[in-house]
Amino acid sequence: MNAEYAEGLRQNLPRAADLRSLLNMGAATFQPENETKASRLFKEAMVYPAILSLQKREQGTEDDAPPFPAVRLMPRTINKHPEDALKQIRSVYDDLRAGKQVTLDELGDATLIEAPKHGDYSAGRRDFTHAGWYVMPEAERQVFEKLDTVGRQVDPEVRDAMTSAGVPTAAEPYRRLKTYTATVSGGFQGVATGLDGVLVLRQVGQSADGKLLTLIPRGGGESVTIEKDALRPFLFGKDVQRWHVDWKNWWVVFPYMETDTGFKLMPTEQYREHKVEAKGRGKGKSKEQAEYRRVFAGYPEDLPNLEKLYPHLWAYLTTNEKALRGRENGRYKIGKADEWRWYDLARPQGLEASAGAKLVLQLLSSSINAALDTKGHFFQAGGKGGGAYGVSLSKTETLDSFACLIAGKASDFFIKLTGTVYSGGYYSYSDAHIRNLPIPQASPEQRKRLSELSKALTTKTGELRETEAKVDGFPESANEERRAAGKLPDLAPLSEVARLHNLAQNLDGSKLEDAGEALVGQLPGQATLKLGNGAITLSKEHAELVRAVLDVRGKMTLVEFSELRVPESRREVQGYLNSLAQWKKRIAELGAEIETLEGELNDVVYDLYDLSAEERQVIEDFLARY
DNA sequence: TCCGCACCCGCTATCCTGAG
DNA sequence: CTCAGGATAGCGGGTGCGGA
Repeated sequence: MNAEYAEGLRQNLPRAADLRSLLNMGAATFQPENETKASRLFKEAMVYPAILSLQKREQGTEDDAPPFPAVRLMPRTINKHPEDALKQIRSVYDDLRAGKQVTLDELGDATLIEAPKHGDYSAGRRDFTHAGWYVMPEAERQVFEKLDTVGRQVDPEVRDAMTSAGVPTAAEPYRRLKTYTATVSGGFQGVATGLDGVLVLRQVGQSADGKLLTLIPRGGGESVTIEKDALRPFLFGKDVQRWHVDWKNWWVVFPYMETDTGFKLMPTEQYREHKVEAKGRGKGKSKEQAEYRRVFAGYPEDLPNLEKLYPHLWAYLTTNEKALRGRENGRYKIGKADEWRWYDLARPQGLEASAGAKLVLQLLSSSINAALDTKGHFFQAGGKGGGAYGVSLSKTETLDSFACLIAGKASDFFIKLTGTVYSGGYYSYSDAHIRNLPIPQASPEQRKRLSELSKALTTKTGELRETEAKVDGFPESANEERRAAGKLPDLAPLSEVARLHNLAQNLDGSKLEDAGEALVGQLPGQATLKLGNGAITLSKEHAELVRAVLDVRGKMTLVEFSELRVPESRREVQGYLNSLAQWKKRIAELGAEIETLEGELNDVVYDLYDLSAEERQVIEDFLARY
């Protein structure tokens, strides 16, 4: 139980009732032998399923609540009928109450929790915290405590800085992530447009000078032209990978001007002098007495209007004016208070933080996917499917070392113990779950090493993704490479260099086999490949290429397959196959290098928390299961 | 006013199944 | 082997509301 909104429930339940048992089902699903698909116990409940058994407390009962059994299921598919699993859990409850040793094997972990005494949490303080009720075995508890102890310390450096700057300290600067961020909390949400179909677009081309982009709106329709300066690159959650931002040419409309005090909405001719009723002082007065303020007051007089600076964007916006004014239940319709900002993003949040150097995290993921972003990508967050979150630091020079701290296994352990798991074993890496990450003190040497590691991991992962894309795009990627070098050989569609007999409409590469014996009509130096009931006859070199393509792609349609453009010359084909082999070799090398770097990263971070070899093993074992 | 949380709705790619 | 149609998982879109 760790959702923010359940805090009151957690506070009051132990006062009103004795806790009998707690089953944290997490994201476990059930698939008995005779079922073809896994299902959740509560089909409609995507999140937070837990079964809490309580007994109403008699009036006047003393503080003598007994300890109670708690079970934590792994976020996995359990090969049992839910009833059988529950039966097993009930027997484990009995064993725990009887003080026996228990094991749940593939179901998860079981533990006996000391019950809180009602009125205060003195008896169960370890388990019943402000942030949540945490169910964990003793070994994990000790490691967790060690990490959390760091977060309960105050950072004297930050406190001194705050005092000398005269900042009123509402809260002590504990060594937690939120202390070191430039935003109010730990992570920050990105913008919400209110209408992605219009305000988010995919680039399909650009002008010669690169100042105008050709784009297709996310909602579909004809392509449009918009000034590049009036757009910002846009990410979706799945584009944020570990150490890599895989931006897919998406842009978001950005009608803002940068000023000393941050980004401001650009004015338009129509609303430049527009006035709205001032809130606060004028409230409750009659229409005549009400006070008004100019919405674009304080803007420099020589600041051009939006339509003048970005005529292409303006044309696009006015085409969609009706839809844009209708966003958020007509909040921008003429006559409403917000009518003057109908072309604004519905939630222009965190603009400065998004534009600057930051970390981006995939919001919903089975382990931490964090990447450094210095290119000012904007992103969206929210919804159960994911999105991205940003972390912007007060000291941007520490971004590299924070990236390692956040991406390390120690953080994942902390987040998974205190956070929320969704169906499919996806954990939430939203602000609520990362802002309290303990941030240990690091020496300048350690910080330098972490910084080097994050830079190396970013570079290597970038190269890995690039090389993987080449392999996935073979043979077009090889064509592309040779075209760039000015050495493009003569190409022909595969249907011309090979004879295709009786192939199915959809090809399954995994079913490819050698025909073995030469077929009737086959020439010397040729090979025949069998695929289902069909066959492909071609040169031995081209056969190798076909084998490689089908191996990489797995499944493809007959049309795609026969239209693949490949070199006519056998010697060139051999060159293509050599390129592919080199790329694959490089992928293996990079994978190994990244693994080594990740290992070192974890070691440095474990050192910062002063964890012993056994304690590190506890974390590794936990992460292998959860 | 800005920021953050949580919720509910909906689209679509993919899997699965069974008939033709 | 093909293909239509249903089911499901995956992924967002959009927004009410409350606190700082």
